[in-house]
Amino acid sequence: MPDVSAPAFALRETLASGQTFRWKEHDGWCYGIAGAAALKVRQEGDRLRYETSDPAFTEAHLRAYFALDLNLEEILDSIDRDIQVHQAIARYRGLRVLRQDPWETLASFICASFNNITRIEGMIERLCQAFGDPVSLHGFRGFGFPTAERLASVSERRLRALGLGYRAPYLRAAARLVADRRLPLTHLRRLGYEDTKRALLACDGVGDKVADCVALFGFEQYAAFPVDVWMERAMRYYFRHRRMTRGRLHAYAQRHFGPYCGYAQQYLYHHVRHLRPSANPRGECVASARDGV
DNA sequence: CGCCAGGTGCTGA
DNA sequence: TCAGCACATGGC
Repeated sequence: MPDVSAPAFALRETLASGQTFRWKEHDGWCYGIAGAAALKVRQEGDRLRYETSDPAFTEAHLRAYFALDLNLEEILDSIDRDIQVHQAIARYRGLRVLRQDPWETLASFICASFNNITRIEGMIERLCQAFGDPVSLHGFRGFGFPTAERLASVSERRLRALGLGYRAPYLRAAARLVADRRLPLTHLRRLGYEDTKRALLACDGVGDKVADCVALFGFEQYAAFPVDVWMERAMRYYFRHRRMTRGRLHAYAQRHFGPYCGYAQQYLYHHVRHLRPSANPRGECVASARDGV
């Protein structure tokens, strides 16, 4: 079974940090699908052991998907600007921002708006079962993510039947934009953050937050800083008595954390979602002094 | 049951 | 520019 070097990587935190919705854990292994390749991955110390159903999926692809080529220590040093993010880094060091397929990321985060993660996972799973190509690896059976061309040909009614609700027409319209190249995702790879985001905003149902998620998780745009309700809670730490709008939080974060603020966002998001739920139903008590560092 | 969820688009000041 | 509102659905 092949393995790759992955020093100080946090596989399970990475896959459970809300940036990807299709990985499952079973018997100590993580099962997922990247492109047409079913993957079975597990971390053993500083190595990542894996198997794949697709011979064309190489070690280089695995390293790219998990962004193992990026110098994480340098990135974390650059965003380690205050006690709150310092604590998040201390707890979840090794969490990385994945490099996911742009179309899958766009479609997934259109589904993610005003929604909860459990239901997002269900919606995407049903989409893949209905319109994706089957893949299997040993006992694991799954489906590739449906292409834009395939989803462009599906009726809104069918998407609603999968539980997508009012997002159904948004997804269908985005699939059409991508399928007939009015939104050329391949071309966007060569653009910077602002241009990438502007292009994504052309999709109905894609606003600032979703565009930032797609730029960050699908286009390696680490200057993106998605602000959802959880990030509003985390950002209260910096805006104690100031009026907050998502636009202000976004601008502040870019100044405060710099060009890798997207990484800061991912650590803070994961962190605030794991604060003591009983004592802290809305995750409001962030970085209190006695939490230690 | 009510509240909430990785928000967005539209409307009216 | 910004607040207020509707929007589908299901987990908890």
